[in-house]
Amino acid sequence: MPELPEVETVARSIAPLVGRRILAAEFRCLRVLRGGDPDRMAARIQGRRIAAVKRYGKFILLSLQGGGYLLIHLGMTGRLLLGGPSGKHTHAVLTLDRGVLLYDDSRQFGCLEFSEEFPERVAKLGPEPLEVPYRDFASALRRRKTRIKALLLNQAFVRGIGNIYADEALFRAGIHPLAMASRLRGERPRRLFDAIVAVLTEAIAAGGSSISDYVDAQGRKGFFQLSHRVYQRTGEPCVTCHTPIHRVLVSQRSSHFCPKCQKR
DNA sequence: ATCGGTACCTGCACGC
DNA sequence: TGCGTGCAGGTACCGA
Repeated sequence: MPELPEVETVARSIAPLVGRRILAAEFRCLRVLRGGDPDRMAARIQGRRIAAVKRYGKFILLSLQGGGYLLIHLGMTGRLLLGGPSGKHTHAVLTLDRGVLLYDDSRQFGCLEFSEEFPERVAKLGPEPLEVPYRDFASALRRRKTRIKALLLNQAFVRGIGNIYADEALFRAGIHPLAMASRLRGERPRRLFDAIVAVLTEAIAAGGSSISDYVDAQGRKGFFQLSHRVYQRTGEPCVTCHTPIHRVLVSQRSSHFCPKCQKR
C-alpha cells in the first residue's frame, strides 16, 4: 500500500500522539516483530512517553522519552489505526494514557522494531526525494548502471518512492522505465527530478492514493488515485496522446507507461 | 560492490 | 459454487 505520500499522511495523522504515555504494549505476531521476544519488547516500551513522530522514507519512527525508538514499516497492507476494533490481522496494540494505537497488516510484510539506538535500517536509507539537492540527485544518477525504474525503487538511492510514484514520475518526465539511469542526458535528469517533486507533493496534498484498502490512522481515504495517469491503467488511452498504456515487468514489478510519450 | 531473481503472506478478481 | 491462476502499495536475501 504505502509509499512516501501515504506514510506521510499516516505520520501526520498520528502526530497528536506526541506526549502520550504507553501504558501497555501487546505484540501478537512474531513474523512482523523484528529483534526478538514480544514480551521483552513490550516491557521495554511500557511506561515511556512518545517524544516524537517522524517519517523517514516509508518508515515511521516513534522516539520515546528517555531513549529508545519504535520503528514501524507498513509493508504492502499495514495500517496504523487510532482506536477502532482489533481484528484478525491486528498484530500489535499499544494502550495509551488516552486512546489506543493498533497495528494491522493482512499480508504481514510490514514490521515493528524496537531499538535503544537510532535504527540502522533508517541510517542506511538514501536521501529524502523532497530534500535532496538537484545536483546530488543528478550526479548519483550518472553513476548507476541500472534501469531507471529499478533505481527509483531502490531505497538506498532515494527513500520513499514505490511502484505508483515511480511510474507516475517517469510518465511526467517522458522517460521510459527501461532507460538506463547513467545514460539520461540533456534535460531529462532535471525533468525527472522535477516530476518526482511534483508528483509526491501533489499526492501528499491529496492524502495519498487509496488503491484498495489504504486509510490513514483516522480511517480517512486519500484521493490521489483519481490523478494517476499511467499506474494500473494498462490499455486505457494516454491522457496526452491517447495511445494505449503499456505494461512491462522491470525487476519483477509491473511498470505502466505510454510507448509514445516515454522514449528510451 | 552491484545487479536481478526469488521468497515471504493474504486477499481479490477473473475465467472455467 | 468452487477451484486454479495471476496480481497487488513492500523488503530481504541469495548467487552471479
